[in-house]
Amino acid sequence: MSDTPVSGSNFIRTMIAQDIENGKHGGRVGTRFPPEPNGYLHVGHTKSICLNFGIAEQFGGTCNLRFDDTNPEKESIEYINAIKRDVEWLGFQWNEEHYASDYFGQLYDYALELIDKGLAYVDSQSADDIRVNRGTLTEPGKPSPNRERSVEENRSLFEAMKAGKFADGEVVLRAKIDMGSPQMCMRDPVLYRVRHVHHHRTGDQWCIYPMYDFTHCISDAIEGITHSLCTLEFEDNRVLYDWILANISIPHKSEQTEFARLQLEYAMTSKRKLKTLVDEQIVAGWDDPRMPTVAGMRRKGYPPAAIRDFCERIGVTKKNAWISMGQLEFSVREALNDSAARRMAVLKPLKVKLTNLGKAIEIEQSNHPKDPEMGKRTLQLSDEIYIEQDDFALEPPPKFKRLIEGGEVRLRGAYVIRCDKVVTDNGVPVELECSVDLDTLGKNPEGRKVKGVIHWVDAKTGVAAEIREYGLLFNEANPAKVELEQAINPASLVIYQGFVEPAAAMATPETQFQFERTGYYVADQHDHQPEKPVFNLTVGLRDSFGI
RNA sequence: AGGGCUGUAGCCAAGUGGUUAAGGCACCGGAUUUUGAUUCCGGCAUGCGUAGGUUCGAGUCCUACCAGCCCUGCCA
Repeated sequence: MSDTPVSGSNFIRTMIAQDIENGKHGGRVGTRFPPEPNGYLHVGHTKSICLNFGIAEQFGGTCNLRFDDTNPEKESIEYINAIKRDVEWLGFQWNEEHYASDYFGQLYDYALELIDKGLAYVDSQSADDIRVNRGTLTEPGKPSPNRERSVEENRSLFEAMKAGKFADGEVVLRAKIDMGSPQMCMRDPVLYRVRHVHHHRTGDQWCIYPMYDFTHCISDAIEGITHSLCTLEFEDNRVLYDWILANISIPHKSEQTEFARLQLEYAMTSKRKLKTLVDEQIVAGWDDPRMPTVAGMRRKGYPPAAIRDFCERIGVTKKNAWISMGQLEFSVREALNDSAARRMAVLKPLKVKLTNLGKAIEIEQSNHPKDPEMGKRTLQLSDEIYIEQDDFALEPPPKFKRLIEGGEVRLRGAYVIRCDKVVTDNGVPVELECSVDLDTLGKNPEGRKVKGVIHWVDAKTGVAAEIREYGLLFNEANPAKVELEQAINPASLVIYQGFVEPAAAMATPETQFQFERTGYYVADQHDHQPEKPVFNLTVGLRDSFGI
């Protein structure tokens, strides 16, 4: 693995390459993506998904999908299904599908083993007392009065917990480690709590549920995970992860390595807050195109390849970094520039009469300027068309090279036209009369240069379309810093009633196009129909003029 | 008696004691263009949080300081 591509090099890949070279874990690599099914996947998760699946792929290993479903109060089957759909859509196939809840039996047995070794005890303190006695960051904790219970007593108490003899919160199982540890997670962490709730997979079989710290490391070890990759906030927990695996009789010892989570400007990567946006109907659902969820990005038209490319480009480090939205948009544009067929659409129509065209004509137009394999389609040009309001100006700004009164402009793929007359209503242009230079189809006019090229839609064959322009959902680069209501951009959705050419209208949902000179758009996953087209803005074209 | 981490350009990021500190995004020039897009060419750190030290040689090693993030859920 010495010829690892430089572009994808990061400290984790370097470490794994070394581990393989040293024959660690028998030279095998096993990773896992371990979401909790309590919400939809968001951009932040895509970094972890690409890392875990990418590493397995790169090193000839495997990557499991494992649902960390130890807190039934917040989890549901809806989220499980959504997560699976999103991972597959991103282009990854997991090796094995697991649920932490599948391990509840083994987890219980390992808890018993810790009890038998005198390394765990049942604590009958209240939650408040446990908190107070844990101490603070600068003061050590105080031992629980139940800390020295006998093995036998702990065993029967824990069995009673499992048997439902205790009410929620009445007792917990705690590891017996060190109440004076400077690391808070080592001050006798809770391993099991009592919750008389229905679990989406295990039903009413259990009324005790294991905590993350106890569950995660053991689940990793059971699955033979070699490299357990997680985000920085678990750095402190690593010492506990190692402690648990060292003190139970499990043969495999997984190793945890932490990396910085993705922080994307103008996005929100808190599942709890995203859920609030959905619950309070600030957005139309988890897959609202403004949501930084995988489902939202999909509906907005971001190709999975673009998201993977983005994750590759931003790198993996231990530094808390903020990535600009422009970085993601670059990857989206780059993917779509190659893959999206070109079409024409007018968002803010201005009617233009072509006074000397005569009979409608048909024009062949290639679907992509650089890729002939994408073929051509036929456009009709008749004596009435729509152009973009912004492509005509009564009083043009400097360097304006579109249409002005008495000026000329090229209709994309068609003729050069001259604006002869402007019909205005209260000073705003409502219709143009233009004459066509019939000697300019496929060639430049004689004796003069026409710089501007504008897009158009034929009024006779064009299809009225709803075009949704989704902007930033938040007006704060770090929306988590302020109250949710304050962070919301009230103008995050602008809807245009425009026209698209027939070859755009007839597309199936989720088809991506570049509407020339405007941006990349996608036929809406849910609402698009050929007779009632609905397109969502994916991302605008780079614009160095910026009107 | 606090502990765990992180600082390389506007934003990411490579760099593992040895030419002149990779690359990408953004930005700025210029060429091509029937998309003000794309593409192409060029520019963009005398300096690596700061200050000392070790060394023939330091972004890399040492010391001290500064700044930021995380940890006191029966959440993950």
